[in-house]
Amino acid sequence: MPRRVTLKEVATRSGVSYQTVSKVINGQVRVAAETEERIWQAVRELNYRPNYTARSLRAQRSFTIGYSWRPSPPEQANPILDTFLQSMFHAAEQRGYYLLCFPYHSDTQRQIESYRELMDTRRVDGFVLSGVEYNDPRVLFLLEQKFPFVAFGRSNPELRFPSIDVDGGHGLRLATEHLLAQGHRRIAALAWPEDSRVGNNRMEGYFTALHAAGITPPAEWIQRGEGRFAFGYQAATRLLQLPESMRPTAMVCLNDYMAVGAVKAVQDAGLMVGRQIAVTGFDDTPIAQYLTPPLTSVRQPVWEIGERLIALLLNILEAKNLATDYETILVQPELVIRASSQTLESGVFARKEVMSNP
Amino acid sequence: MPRRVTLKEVATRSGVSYQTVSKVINGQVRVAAETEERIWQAVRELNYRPNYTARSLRAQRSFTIGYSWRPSPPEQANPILDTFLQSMFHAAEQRGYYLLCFPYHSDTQRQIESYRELMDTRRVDGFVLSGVEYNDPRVLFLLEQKFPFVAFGRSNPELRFPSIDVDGGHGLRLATEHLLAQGHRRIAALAWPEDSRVGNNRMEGYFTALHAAGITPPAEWIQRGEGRFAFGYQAATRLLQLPESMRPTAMVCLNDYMAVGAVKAVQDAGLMVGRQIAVTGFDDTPIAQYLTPPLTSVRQPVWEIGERLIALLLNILEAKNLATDYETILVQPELVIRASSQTLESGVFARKEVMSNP
DNA sequence: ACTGATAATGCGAACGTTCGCACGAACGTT
DNA sequence: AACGTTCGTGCGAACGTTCGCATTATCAGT
Repeated sequence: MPRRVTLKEVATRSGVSYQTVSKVINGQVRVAAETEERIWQAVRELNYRPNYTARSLRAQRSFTIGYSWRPSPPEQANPILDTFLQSMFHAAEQRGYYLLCFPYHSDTQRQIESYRELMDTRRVDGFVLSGVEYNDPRVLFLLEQKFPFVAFGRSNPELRFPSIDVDGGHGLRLATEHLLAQGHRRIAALAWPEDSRVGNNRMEGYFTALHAAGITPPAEWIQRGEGRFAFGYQAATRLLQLPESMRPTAMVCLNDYMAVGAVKAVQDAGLMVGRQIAVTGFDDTPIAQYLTPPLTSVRQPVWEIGERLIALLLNILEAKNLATDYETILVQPELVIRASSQTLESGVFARKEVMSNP
Repeated sequence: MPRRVTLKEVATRSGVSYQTVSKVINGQVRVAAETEERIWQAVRELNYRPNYTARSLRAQRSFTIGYSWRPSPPEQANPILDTFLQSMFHAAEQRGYYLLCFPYHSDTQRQIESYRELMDTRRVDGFVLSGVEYNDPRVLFLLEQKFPFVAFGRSNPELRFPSIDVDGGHGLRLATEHLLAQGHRRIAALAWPEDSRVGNNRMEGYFTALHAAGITPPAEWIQRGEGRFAFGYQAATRLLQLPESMRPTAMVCLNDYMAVGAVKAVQDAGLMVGRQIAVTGFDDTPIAQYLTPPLTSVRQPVWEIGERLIALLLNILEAKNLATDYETILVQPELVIRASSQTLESGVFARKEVMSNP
């Protein structure tokens, strides 16, 4: 363990008081050019860096941001985690901050306790939340405590806090419109339960697009369940058993896992995905492009979201932007079109393109 | 932002000096039962928690561990990241520590600078490294600086430091032996370049297993390249074009992405994976089980590794276990057998099982 | 009744910064 | 020549802990 260098040592070596060294380093005072040079030289020679702990004790700030997230089950990896984290780390580091990551606890009491601990011990200056739901206990707690935070995702409309969210409705609308353009008319949806805020936002785009095309989807087309492979498989199987007249020729799915399950079900039923039945996903899971056929999916601008969340939080912490109205900032996803959503009629099959957001 | 509660306020309220409160809270002194009760009551009423920054300034420790990792490219997610991080967060929190995560910089100078910054400002007490390679600059730097760290992965044999690694050789040996047991004799390998330490460890198992079966693989069977879908596809295509007499009937791959590429190439060549050609992967990427056919793969005990790394580092930091010999701790992976590695001869096709490590 | 141990609590200092104010010297102004 | 200004630097205090030692009160033993 290397020896620690303090202000006092730099001061001794350059022959001034340690307070003067501090001021020179922070550019808070003008001293004789010669003195300044001596100080900087001592700093260089000793390789001095201000002790972060002492600095934050004095400043009453930790220059640290807390972040915790719900882990994905092992058989269903979070496709955006790595990018999201790195984008935040970069944005934070550029402004002298770091992220303190802490474990997720499924028990609500225990979870709030984690946040409280980090707040009360002054270990972090603010939090980033993700996966926000209706009446999210973390949101309610932090609002009540008036502790700074930003969120990836919205909650109840009446809860006002700084947040950024993907316009999931727009994403699903792009997917649905794309299928309509391919000639599909009977388009089903594999969705989450109605208590899912994210799910409801996304479904709006489905309804909007169908409505604009003069189509009213019957209840049977809306399959709701857990967003996993198994549910996708079951739901698609049910859809394929509907009577000919209302059997869908396309399915939009609220995430890629359901889509992969649906693809499998279609194939097991002896049909060809992309020819007889079109399927779209959501998230653009990395491996989705390597499936057979490659999966059409909606991609979120994850890096941008991470960067902007951090910028938003730091602006609040540094009070450059204190009491603005906290509207949710919506960012637009893009549709990545691959073979799973082509049809015989369309002619294109192996073509691959990206339909950008407006 | 809630008001901060300090020792002094607790002291005022319970009528003793603040130093006494500190000692009582830390159990360092015995006081009259009645006084103690008054103090604890004040602590409860004010919801006092010791300021972490002040505590670490005094203790000259940050109770924080630094971790940074090389991000996976967006089209190729890291399958174990989420679990690995959560396992470390949990293990650390239980002992009063947290992880400070910082960005990865591909430029070596810049990267070392990140580590140096966190060390010299005393923001962290130690580091966790992952993805360690031969002559890893981080390892060399931290060893030279004598700064505490533990690593997931080995480096050069002569560099001694506390580390845990998966016995990748054992994993590949399990895969190869499994294929041999299915009746395969011509088994190719999709590997990384020879400067990959992890790759070389894994390949040892391949050679060991083949050698034990009296087989000497010709050079053509060993395909080396980047561990990605595209390379897997190309390499498998080349292998299938070998003359009949030496054309492999099975391929072990050093990761799942290459395996998925190989599967695709085999299918595009009009052959059936699991019937005419067997393929195995490595990492047990979540979506691997949903592929057609589901992929046989080698699974690492990620949670255990994360927990043990943190325990190892904290023991070193708390000097319970200072100067032991730093042997690399090897943990055993397991082979998850699915349909991609069955053959016609074997009869079993849809069976799914886990072959545990010894 | 005096000594010496033990128990209960207080006090000062220190960890390494940053910040506000004070102080002396040099200088120009009246 | 006396007086304000400006410049360059030093000093003391504070952030909230913990730690060692000092101090007082309590009590048993001679």
